Amino acid sequence: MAGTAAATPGGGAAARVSERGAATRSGLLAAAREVFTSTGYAQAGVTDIVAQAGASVGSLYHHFTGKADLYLTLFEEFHEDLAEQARTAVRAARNAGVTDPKLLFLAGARSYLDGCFEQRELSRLFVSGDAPPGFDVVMRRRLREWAERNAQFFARSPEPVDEAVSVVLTGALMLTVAEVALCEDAQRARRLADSVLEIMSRIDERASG
Amino acid sequence: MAGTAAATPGGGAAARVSERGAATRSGLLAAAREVFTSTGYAQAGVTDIVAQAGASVGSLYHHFTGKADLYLTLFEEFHEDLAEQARTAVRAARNAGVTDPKLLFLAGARSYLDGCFEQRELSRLFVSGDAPPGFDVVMRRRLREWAERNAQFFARSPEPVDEAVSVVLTGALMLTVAEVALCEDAQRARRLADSVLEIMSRIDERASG
DNA sequence: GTCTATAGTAAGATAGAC
DNA sequence: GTCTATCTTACTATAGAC
Repeated sequence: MAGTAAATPGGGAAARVSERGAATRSGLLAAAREVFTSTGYAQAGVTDIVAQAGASVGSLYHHFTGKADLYLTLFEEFHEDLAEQARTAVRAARNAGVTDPKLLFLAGARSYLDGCFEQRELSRLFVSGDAPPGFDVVMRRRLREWAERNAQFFARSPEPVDEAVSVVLTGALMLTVAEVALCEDAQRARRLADSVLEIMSRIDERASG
Repeated sequence: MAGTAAATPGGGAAARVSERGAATRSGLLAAAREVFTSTGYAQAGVTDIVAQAGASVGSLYHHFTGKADLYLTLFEEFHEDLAEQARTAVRAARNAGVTDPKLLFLAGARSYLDGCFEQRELSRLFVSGDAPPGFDVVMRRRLREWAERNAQFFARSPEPVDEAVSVVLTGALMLTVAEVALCEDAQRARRLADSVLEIMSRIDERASG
């Protein structure tokens, strides 16, 4: 009730977007995460989600456009978290004295894969294939954007990295994310990630003639 | 089931599965291909498909389990065609005197990508993301099986190829298929495919230490 | 902003006659 | 095997009180 009746014009402590609204929104997201990861996307009903959140259908449609929007938002947050984590890892490596662009890229990619393993349940949801139609394209695009931005590290000259290299790196990363997310054995996942990163690190040398 | 009433035990001209049934089935598949590629999967209604096929909803559900089954069957046939084509290409290369396993693998991969470009419309449908839930997992698995079988070429010794190599190759191939299918410019697609194949060809050397 | 309750709608799936 | 007509399900959307 922060905004509707009491206008609080004088710049009081009350935020413009009521914190109650924000709480409802994040509650819905948390509930969606819970329900989606346990029962799957298709199986989950919007009613289940609002029940879990202790909210209502009306609220859900106030904050989101629907079930798919909830799922997409969950993914965007997930991806943004990992990307931020990766950026931090790269910074840390650089501060530690690493200058080889290849190694910096690998630090980021490794951080991303680590994040996927740590948040295995959520990762699994996203690679399970049980998603709103067209989601895999969204994921593909995000990952490709990420890899492309990071692959700039590879290019010594200012010209952008070869597209083929970018495609190979992204494709490999994509499938590795899936494998790591689905992998039960932590050691095996780590080993796979390491091997893939090692292979990736040898890819730039001499592109197509 | 022509067999239900008339058992035709003597091996008469009548096929076991009535050719009328087979015709209906393939007509349905052709119609589905038509409708899916033009209006997309989600948008397409089963009624549109049966209309296009000059058949009925009941018939559709007699031959398939539903709309998704139609889509999946279309993909399985598509993939099997390309795989067969690839096998032929490998055989041809071998008969032409090629013995380097790396080159044989590349011949197959190239043939697969060529097929995707030739059947661009269908390929696009499969990489568009407009598919029944879970389809991307099916595609991932098929492609991975294919690449794994073919990556055996890489291994000189009888032991199977490193999993990481397989993941990298498959992932790269997957995304390349998507890029090639979506590419309007034939030359550009060909160039991309070539570059990727070239990169792939240099991947086996010295796996993880 | 949030809630309950209800209606709309679309499309996939099924039943049962022919 | 094929057909028509019907059913069901679940997401989507809205109305109106608090």
